[in-house]
Formats: sequence, C-alpha cells, structure tokens
Amino acid sequence: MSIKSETEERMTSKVDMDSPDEASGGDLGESVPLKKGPWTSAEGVILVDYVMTHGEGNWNAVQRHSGLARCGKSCRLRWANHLRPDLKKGAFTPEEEQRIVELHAKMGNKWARMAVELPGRTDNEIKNYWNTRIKRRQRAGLPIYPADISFMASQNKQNEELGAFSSADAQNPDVLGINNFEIPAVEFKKLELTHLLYPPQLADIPARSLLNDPVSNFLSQGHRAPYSSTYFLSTTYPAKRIRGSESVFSGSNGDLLNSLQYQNDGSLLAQAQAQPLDFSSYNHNLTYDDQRAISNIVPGGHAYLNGNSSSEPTWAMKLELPSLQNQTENWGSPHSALPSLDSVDILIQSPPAGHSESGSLSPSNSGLLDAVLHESQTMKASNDNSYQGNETSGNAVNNSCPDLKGCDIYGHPVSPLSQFSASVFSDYAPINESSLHEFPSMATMPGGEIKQEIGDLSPLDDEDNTSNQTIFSSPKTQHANNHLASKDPFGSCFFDDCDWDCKQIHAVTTSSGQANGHNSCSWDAISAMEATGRMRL
DNA sequence: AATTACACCAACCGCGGGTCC
DNA sequence: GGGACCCGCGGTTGGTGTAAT
Repeated sequence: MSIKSETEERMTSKVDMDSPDEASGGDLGESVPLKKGPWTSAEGVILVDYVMTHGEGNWNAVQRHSGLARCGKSCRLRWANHLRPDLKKGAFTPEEEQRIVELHAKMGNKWARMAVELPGRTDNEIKNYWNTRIKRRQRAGLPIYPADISFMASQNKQNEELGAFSSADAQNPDVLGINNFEIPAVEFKKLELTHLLYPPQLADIPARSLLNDPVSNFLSQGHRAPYSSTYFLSTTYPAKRIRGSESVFSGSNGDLLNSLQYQNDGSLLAQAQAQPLDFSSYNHNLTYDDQRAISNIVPGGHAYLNGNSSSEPTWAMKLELPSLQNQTENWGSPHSALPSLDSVDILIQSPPAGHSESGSLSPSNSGLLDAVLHESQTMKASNDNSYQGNETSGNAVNNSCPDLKGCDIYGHPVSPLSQFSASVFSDYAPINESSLHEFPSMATMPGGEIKQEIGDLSPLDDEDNTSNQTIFSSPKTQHANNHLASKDPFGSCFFDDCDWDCKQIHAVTTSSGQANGHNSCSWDAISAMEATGRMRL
C-alpha cells in the first residue's frame, strides 16, 4: 500500500519552479518556490483541510493561508479531480461509457459539461477516457461513434455548422436556470423514431470493460455513488465564492453538515462543495481488493448523503447563469469549433433546407432573446423526451430522412438512448447519400450489421440509488462508513502511506470542526480497516 | 527475460471569460 | 474603460503499469 506513496515521494522530490503563468498571479509574491508534479498525500491533507476551513475558491490564497507550496491552479485541479468528496472513482461503468459517447456526440469536446452529466466524474477523467477511446478505435479502424450515435453526432455537427444552438445547452436546464419556464415543446419529438431504428447499442466498450473487470462489475452492480445530476454541480458550474469574502462558511465546519440542502428524495441539492466533509468517495488509490473489502464492510457508503436537512446553506452562494461562451460559439460562427473528431467522424452534409420548418425560433437569425427562447424550447422538448416515460410523438416521422419514412414509431418502448437521441436531434435531420455510405445501412441496423460491442446490460437506475445510500446511521458507524467507503479522500493516506501519520490526519480533520461526528477521520474507521487487513497501523 | 506498444492517469499549460477595483 | 486578478476549460505532455511480442 505504501509503495505508491513512496514512489510518489521520490517522484515529487524534484521540485520545479512554478510556471510564469501562476507566478504572475499576484498573490504569490512571496517567492516561495512552488512545487510541481504529483501531489503527495500530505499535500492533499493540507489542501483538504484548507478547503474544509475556507471552502472552495480563492485558490491562490491556499498557498498564503496553508503554506502549501502549490499554485492555486494546481490546488483547484487537485481538489476537483481527486480530493473532492463527491468523486466517483474507478472504471467507468458501461452505462457511463455509453453516456460519454452520447454526450460527446452532442457536445463535442465539452468535457466539463459532459462531467456535469456524469455525476462523480471529472472532466479530466472523461477527457482521458475519450482520448484513449479515440486512439483505440482509430487503430482498429472503427468509427468513433457507433452508427446510431454517429448519426446523432453528425446532426449535432450540422447544427453547429448552421449556427444553431448547441443542443447541449438545451440539455442542461439546471445550467440555464430557466427550467421553470413554460415554453411549448415544439421540436425533437419526431426524431424519436431513432429508437426504432437503432436499438440501444452500447458504444464501444474498452476491452477492460468487456473483460470481467471487477471494478466495473462492482460498480455496475449498483454500487454507485448516490448522486444525481440534479444536484451534482461539480466544479464546472460551482457556486462561486463571492469575491472578497474570506470564507464562504459562516460557522464552524460542523455547520457545513447542517447546511446541506436536500431535495425531497434525499438527494443533495446544494453543490458538492457544500459537503466538503464527506470523504466517502475517495478510493482513488485503492486496489480492487481494497475496494472489495471495503464494499463488504460498507456497501454503498455515502451514508450521510441521505441525511435530511432543510436548512439553507450558510455559505455565501452566488447563483449565476452559465457563461454564454459556448452559446455564442454556436450562434455566431458558422465555422465554430467542431468536435475534434472531424477527420474521422462520419459527417452528414445536409442542406440547411427545412431548418426552420418547425417554426421554432432559430438563433441563427435572431438575437439573444430569441436564442434564449429557442434554447428554452429545446430544453423543454428534451426534458419531455428524456429518459422518463415513453411519451411518443404524434408527428414523429422525419420527412427529411427518406430512409426513415414510414417507420412506425408509435407504441414502441423508448430506450433511454433513443430518448436521448430524440432530444438532441433538431427538427432538421436530413441525411444524404454520403453519410449513408458511411453508415451501415439503416435498414439493416437493427438486425445486426452493427457490431454489438457489449452484451446485456443491467442499466442502473439512477433514481434508485437511494437504496445504497444510508447504510449506517449511528455516528459511530457512520464514521466507518464515511471513511471506509470506497471513496475516501483520506484513503490515500490510509492506504498509501499510513506511515505518514494517521494521527495527523485525525488531528487535521477533527480540528476542523466536525464536532458532530460526521466525517471525522475516526479511529473507529482506522480500526475497522485494520480488522480487514487492508490497512496497517 | 527483455523489449515494445499501448492504456491509463495525473498534472501542466495556455487561453479566455468574468469580476473587481 | 482598462488593468489586475481569479477561475475554469480544453489541449497536451509525461510517467507508470501492463499486455503483447
């Protein structure tokens, strides 16, 4: 267990100077040489302690306040990608992998936004996964997207080329914060026919997932973090600290636990940063054996996520609309950045004719307000089509797609993928011969020309995660739960370099105000780990 | 056993947007 | 209005582990 940390220490013994970029940040004028390279567990603990005390944000102040010789950017990255308590580590599940493919098809390389759709996953993880996947598929001579999703992707590309809205934005009402608007859904439904033509095939699944990957299996068997995208805001759209406020926390860290906001279903409504004391999601450095052992002890973990508190967050939260950066990219430039897969992706070059035939507002020829309205419509439509229910459309035949004419789309079960596909398709979905050339014949798709890359799935019900949430309720067992769960930010300390100083960790965590017993780095937990043989003291 | 190729991961870098002063 | 600062995103690089040869 400690091998990695020792290696890590050796690696990080080489200390580089900070980049000019960060050095120009202003607050770092103390000329303290900033360290680069891999983080040590000790640094991680310092950072965790800092965040627990001061909250997220103001990263450049970390060095100032904690003495951590890391630039703010590095701190933010470390926190966001590794130390954040809501991270879901381990291999992507097949469902997640498919979701990534879908998301990429509609969003392109918008990793952060994809991460919002994949609770517990970071943009970096997704990006790494995708890049690896691309390489693998290119080497294998496979298209980047499976046929069904490829079609979707091409549509998305087409939309972009037409200066249309990014459907990605429309897919994210939380981001827009206007999901309460009553705007008639006027689009997309006709495209539900896709689910008839393309049974939900898994996108390509890496070899490790096709194998009997214990981690994947573990995760796919329902051991998932009980997060839903409704509350998982990730670091992509965090509620920022109000500039100038020294701390976002009004009280002790104990208050933090009470300041979490939950929805009726028990899911956490407030931002992930509101729960900096839940370290139950850190299994980054655990081996599978570790995870298995832990899962045997504490199935599910995340005990206190299922808590119930209606109190308002006490930290300063600034609600903000999303940046229009992406929208404007899509609206303004007909040559806006395309998914980076252009060279290999299958593209559909279709005429813009019929673009506006739905009667929906088109941002391509209107101003911001129209754009917002358009997006609202899109959003509403996508909401109507997304995942729940088998609502079908009365006007679902896409006349612009000859191959799809006449498809009876009524009364068929709607797969999540298809629902998704429908939601991301716009009303213009023409397809030309070149694209059909590239695709396997649509007529043959359902039958099996498409390589079925993975067998039966057991789709996980994100809505049903609550069953895994509360396992232990007593404070004492909750200690163990929080820290023995497979995602424990202190796991790296426990498992990597326990020799470092568990007592120090304990001191750090308990001194940070977790008086209510939640999330403190309990010796109960350590003892429990010791009992499993997964930890040495 | 040694070498190579690949997969995976963590971290850095540059850039641009937003906010504050 | 403009500069400074902060933050986040996407691209890229480099290290490590592992399977294949």
